[in-house]
Amino acid sequence: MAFRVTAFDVAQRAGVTQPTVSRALNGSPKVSDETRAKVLQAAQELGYVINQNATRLRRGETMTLAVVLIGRAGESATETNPFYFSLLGSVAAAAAAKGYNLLVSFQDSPGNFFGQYDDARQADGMIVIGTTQNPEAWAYFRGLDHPDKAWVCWGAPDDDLRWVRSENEGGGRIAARYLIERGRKHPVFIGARASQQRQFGERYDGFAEELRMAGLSAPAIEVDESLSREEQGVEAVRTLLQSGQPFDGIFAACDLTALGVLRALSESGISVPERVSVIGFDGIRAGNYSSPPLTTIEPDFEQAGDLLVQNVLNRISGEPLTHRRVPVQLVRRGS
Amino acid sequence: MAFRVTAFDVAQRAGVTQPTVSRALNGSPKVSDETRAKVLQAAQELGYVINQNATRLRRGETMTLAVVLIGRAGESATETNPFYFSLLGSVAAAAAAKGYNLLVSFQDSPGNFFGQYDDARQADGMIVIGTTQNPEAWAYFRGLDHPDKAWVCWGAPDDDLRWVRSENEGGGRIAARYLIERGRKHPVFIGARASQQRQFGERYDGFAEELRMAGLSAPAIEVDESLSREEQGVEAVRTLLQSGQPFDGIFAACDLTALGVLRALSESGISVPERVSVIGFDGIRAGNYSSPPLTTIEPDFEQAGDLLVQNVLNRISGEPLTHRRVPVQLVRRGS
DNA sequence: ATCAAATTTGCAAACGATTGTTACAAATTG
DNA sequence: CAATTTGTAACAATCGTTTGCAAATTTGAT
Repeated sequence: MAFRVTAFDVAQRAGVTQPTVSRALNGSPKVSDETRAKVLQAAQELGYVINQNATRLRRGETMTLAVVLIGRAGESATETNPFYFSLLGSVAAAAAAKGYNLLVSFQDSPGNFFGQYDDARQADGMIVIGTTQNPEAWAYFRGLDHPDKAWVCWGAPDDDLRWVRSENEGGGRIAARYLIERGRKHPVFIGARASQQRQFGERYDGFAEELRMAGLSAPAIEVDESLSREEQGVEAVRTLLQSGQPFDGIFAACDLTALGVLRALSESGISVPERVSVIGFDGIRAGNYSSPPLTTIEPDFEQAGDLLVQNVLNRISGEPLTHRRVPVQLVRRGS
Repeated sequence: MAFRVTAFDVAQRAGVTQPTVSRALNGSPKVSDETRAKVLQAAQELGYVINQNATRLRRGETMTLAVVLIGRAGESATETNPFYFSLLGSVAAAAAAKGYNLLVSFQDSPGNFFGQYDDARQADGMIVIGTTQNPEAWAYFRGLDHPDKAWVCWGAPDDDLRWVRSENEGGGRIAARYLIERGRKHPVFIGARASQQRQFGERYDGFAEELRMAGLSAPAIEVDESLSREEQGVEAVRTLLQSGQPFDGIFAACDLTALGVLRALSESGISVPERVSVIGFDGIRAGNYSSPPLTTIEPDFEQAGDLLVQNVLNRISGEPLTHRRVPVQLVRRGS
């Protein structure tokens, strides 16, 4: 281990005491400019770097946020829906902007996250990114609604958790208008609307409402939650075709499902967008590369990161949660 | 702040001294079973959770690894090549298996990473995942070859850094055999082979060597590194078509480029895989959803994470680097 | 019963910072 | 010029652990 310079060493060289070094470096007003200059120079000369662990121990805060990605059971980190990685990237940017470090962890079951991060003083707060609808995973957090616990989540199945979400209902409306605008008369929703996935339900609600206003009905194909998102899309198209039900537009609850839909349609010889229009939700990168490229509703990732971080910081300081809806936008591509 | 239980509180309740609590909980052999049981129970009853910061301060180690994703300049975190997210996920899994925490950061310029993480005792070592070929970003690490500095990187443009990489040459050979096996007579390589991207060069070398053994030549289309990976593919196909050069197989240096190739071919009315076979490298998820789905060479992500973590841990303990090549595998899809 | 060798436990000193209180000098006031 | 205020830096305590060393206890052999 390399020789380590402490504040004490700096103090010696500057001819002051160690606490004065601390004050000088932290910009305390009760240290003269002259002394501060001496300290700064000594620190510079010795290559002093503060030991964050000492600061953290003393201050009782870590300037670190933990991000936990709760995957679907049995899903490896590499199989995670890429949407969540985009979210992670945004959170990282937002946290960095506020001077916070980010501790990340992938988990497929809840476990004692707080014991590990919050209680152990490894993080001041936690952002839970839930890619699962497994109620057990969330039950843990539901039991953790202690006012002192600073956490916020994305993807919670229920309203009684501290969530940040997309403007799902508005997104659903946009999707409906997109299909209407393209002259579709038989739009269908595909997704686990009635499942634990609260966000999907919201998307459907906005979608159905807007269609209703245009005098159209909004049938939904329920899917098996045990399948992967993509397979859900493939499966739903199969169901749709077998039912003989007419359809010329599809709004998929998420992009992965939409990609499955695209593939299934292609394999059934149904051309997109000629015979059927397809629109997804999430704005994942893979949507750029499908054939045809996937039209989708994309949340503002930057704001998503900001809101997640801002809200958890609010929890830490005891302030109420701020706005929690992330605006979405139509991304017109080829489907 | 909630009331916090310390080892001292546990000691009081168990009727022993605090250091004994520490010993009992850390599994020291010099504590009787009876005492240990008492301590364990008291800790349980009080809901004791150790304060990691105190441990870290005292021990001088953090049990934390920092992962820095160096993006292409101006690239936001959400625009990062998804391959690196898969890598991140694998690293997270490997680190967790070894009991290490992961501190992640996205950066688009080198900056003083070590001052921030290593020197400040926030991490014991660092894994640099470089998505950029910008020599300046890497120059920083080249200047940091101090024996005490524990870091390892993925994606380094040069051999003189502490890298872990895919078996690129072997992958290139596999790609060549794939095209040969499909009867292709005019295979072409597309990618920034001669640029700073060392890995691409290795892929080409293996590819060219294998083709040579089959009596075929291996022309390469150089691309403009300032373009996005996907645009590089689009651009290269354009160049290829304009040149009038015959081609019936394409090996793209990475999947994103391959997806660009696929799109460009599709837009030019050239059918894949009928007229041209395309194979990529990386195994990104988006390749599943392209049309046709992209055949590719996929590194073993799990091993990639393991090797990165293992090697940086070796650096920490002063041991030499272990094996640093990640095996790859052909993933046959539809292109 | 006696004593040396093992076991266990306690004591006290770190680890490297932050921060409330105190002490001193210089500056201000009457 | 004495009395009071202000600015600056020192002192000392503290955050919650780990760990070397000494002390106390138990064990086992004589």
